[in-house]
Formats: sequence, structure tokens, C-alpha cells
Amino acid sequence: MKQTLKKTNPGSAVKLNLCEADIQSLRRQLIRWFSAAKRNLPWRQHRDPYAIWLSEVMLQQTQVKTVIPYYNKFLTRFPDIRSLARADIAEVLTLWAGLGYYRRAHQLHAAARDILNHHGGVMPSEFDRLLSLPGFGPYTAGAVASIAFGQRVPAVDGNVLRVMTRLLADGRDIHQPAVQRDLRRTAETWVPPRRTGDFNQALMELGATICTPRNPICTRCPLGSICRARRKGDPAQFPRRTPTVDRRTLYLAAIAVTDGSGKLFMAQRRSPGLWAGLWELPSVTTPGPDAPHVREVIKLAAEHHGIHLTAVRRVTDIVHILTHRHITVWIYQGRAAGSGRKRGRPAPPPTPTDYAATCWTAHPDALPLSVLAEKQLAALRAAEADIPAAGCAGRGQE
DNA sequence: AAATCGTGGAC
DNA sequence: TGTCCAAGATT
Repeated sequence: MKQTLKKTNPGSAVKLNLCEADIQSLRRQLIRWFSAAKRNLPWRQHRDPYAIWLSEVMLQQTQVKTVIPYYNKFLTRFPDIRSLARADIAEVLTLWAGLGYYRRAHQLHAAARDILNHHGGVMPSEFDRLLSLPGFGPYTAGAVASIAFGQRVPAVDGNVLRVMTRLLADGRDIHQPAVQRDLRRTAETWVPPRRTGDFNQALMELGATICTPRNPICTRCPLGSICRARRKGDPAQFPRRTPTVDRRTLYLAAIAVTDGSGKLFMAQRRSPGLWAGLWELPSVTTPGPDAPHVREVIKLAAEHHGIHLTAVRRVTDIVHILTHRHITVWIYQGRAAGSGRKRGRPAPPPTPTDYAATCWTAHPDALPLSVLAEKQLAALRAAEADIPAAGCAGRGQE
């Protein structure tokens, strides 16, 4: 039996949902399909709630393929909540460097400490308690509660939102928080009393492998018989697309400052913010779109970093693209003419203002670096600039 | 509610 | 090549 609903119905009195019979069919078909089709992923070999939690955090807005190597390394180094909670945030960031969205690493660490200090080191199992931990939103709390503890709660991520809008032929904009909340309430009625974790994972797995954003493979979909978008003939029109926003451009002048003994001046970014806690060449924003003159760079270095430069030259420049930023970086090199510098000794790091900390180091690659910072060092070396050589401590060399 | 927060895969 | 967007959370 089918409900008679208006097509896409914002404001309709009747809640957009499947009928009871279709919900039963959905549960059965999905679980059956998942048993046969599920991918063999590292986190599916664990029953430990911590291991599942870690995977869910790393997978936020990050593809499975990208996460896998980070996950394995992280879990080897920090096999349980206690080891993570007692670790230095610097080491956590080192293992996270390159994965992006670094707030996740800070909050993962904070939540581990919270669990150790206030929950006896035992992961909470209830949705509401999980939700109150740092880094847990509706999705992650639902995923951990259902997958690790079998709680009957939904786990609605981007995959599930897409699958749901297609099953329901729901034309609303899933980027709107109110729409997401409504779909989560609908999903609550879909989660079966048993095998909640498998059901939630099956919905996500379907979205990731069959019900994909473009070119969904409806011929292989176990839910084809109840999918309203498929019946309408064009499932890919759901979910509704939203107009893209332009990337803002950002212009930076970065300076590779060396002292007399082969050390490089590095700066650690503040938290919160972009690349929080990671290290990079000290830089300042400039009006753009033209590269600042050398004398301007000398002035900026003195103002922002308290360093007096000599022998400044522009070495190279790079472009870095983020989701909503287009960053142009002009890279300069100079030598510190610090007053306190003696033979073979770097000047003490100036008191940081723009940054959380600064340091002189002969091994900049040993610090947790953003991908942009790695690009900066690589570009300098390609230009044969006079900076410390790459050591063996950097990532991506194994 | 709309912005912010990274990086890379896929087409 | 540009665009979308990925097991989202936070302010």
C-alpha cells in the first residue's frame, strides 16, 4: 500500500515518510543486502567502542580511502582511551597532520580526557551522554550508540540524507538544519529494534556504494521497489542542489627565516581557527593581489614577529585551495639579524603575537605541519633555498 | 541560519 | 579544469 502524498510538500500536514509495510520491507532488504555486500573495513574488525568512535570521528567529511592509513597508525599508537587521554596533544596532532579539520583531533583528545576523568575511563553508551562529549554531534552520537552499543537510535550522515530524499522523493534542501532534523526524526521510525548498528551502517553503505550522488546504480539497489525517486524516473535529481558559493581569495606573505646555524623559524597556529595547533612558516595576510615589496616584508616581519631581517628575497609562490578559500602564498627568504644571536646560537624565539608559539628548529619536518606548510617547505627546497634539509621524521615517506 | 573548518577523490 | 562533496560539529 502506498500513501497518497503531494510530491515534495514542505508544509504539508502529513509527515513525509514510508508506510509501515515499506518500513518493514526496508529493514529486511537492507539487512540482507548488507550481510552480503558490506566492505571489509578496518573498523569493522573491532567491537571496542573506542575503536568505533575513532573511526566515526576520522570519517567525518573524509573519504574511507583517505582515513584507512591514518586510522591504523592512530590505533596502533593509541590503542585505548587511557593512552590517548594521557598523551600530549602535540603527538595527537602529529598523527592527525594531513587529515584536515584539526578541531576533530583536539576534541577527540579532550573527550578522551573527559571520559577518563569523569566516566572512569569507560565509554558512555547512551546517546544523550555521548552527545554531551566534545566532538559528538547527532551523527557521531547515533553511530557510536547504535554500532557499539546496539541502542535504537539513527545515525544520519550525508549518505543517509541522500538515500532518504530519494526513497521519499523529498525535494527539500538537505543543507538546511531544519530539514536534517526532520529527516532524523523520520529515520528514528526506520531503525529496527534489533541489529540497529547493522541497519544504520547498511543505509550508509548503500549511499556510499549504490545510491551515489551521481549515477546511482539502481539496478543493484535492494530498495528499488520502494524508492519513489526511482519510480519518478530520475533519482539523481535528489537531493536538491544548492547554488555554490564563491571561494574567497586570501593573500599571504610567508617568510623562511634562517639564523646563522642552519635553523629555521617556525610558528604554531592558534586555536581555534584554521590549522589550529599546526606549524608553518610565519606569515601575514596582505591586501593582494600583488606580491609585497621586499622592504614591506621586512617591516611586516618586525611588526608581527619581532624579527629583523637582512638579505630578503622573494623565492617562489604557491597556490592552495580549500573548500571556501583560494589562497595565494608568496614565499620569501631572509636571514635573522637578531640582536641576541651569538655564534652557532639562534636568537630566542620572539614572543608570539599572531601565533600560539614559535621556535627555531633544524628539523621543521618533525613538527605537525598542515599540507600548506608542507607545500611551503617543498617549494623552498625545489627553489634550492637555504633551509634545513628534509629529515626522516616527516610523514608520507613510508 | 549561515559560516567556518582541510584535504583529496571522482567525474 | 572546475565542481561537487565525503560516516559533521560548532558557533
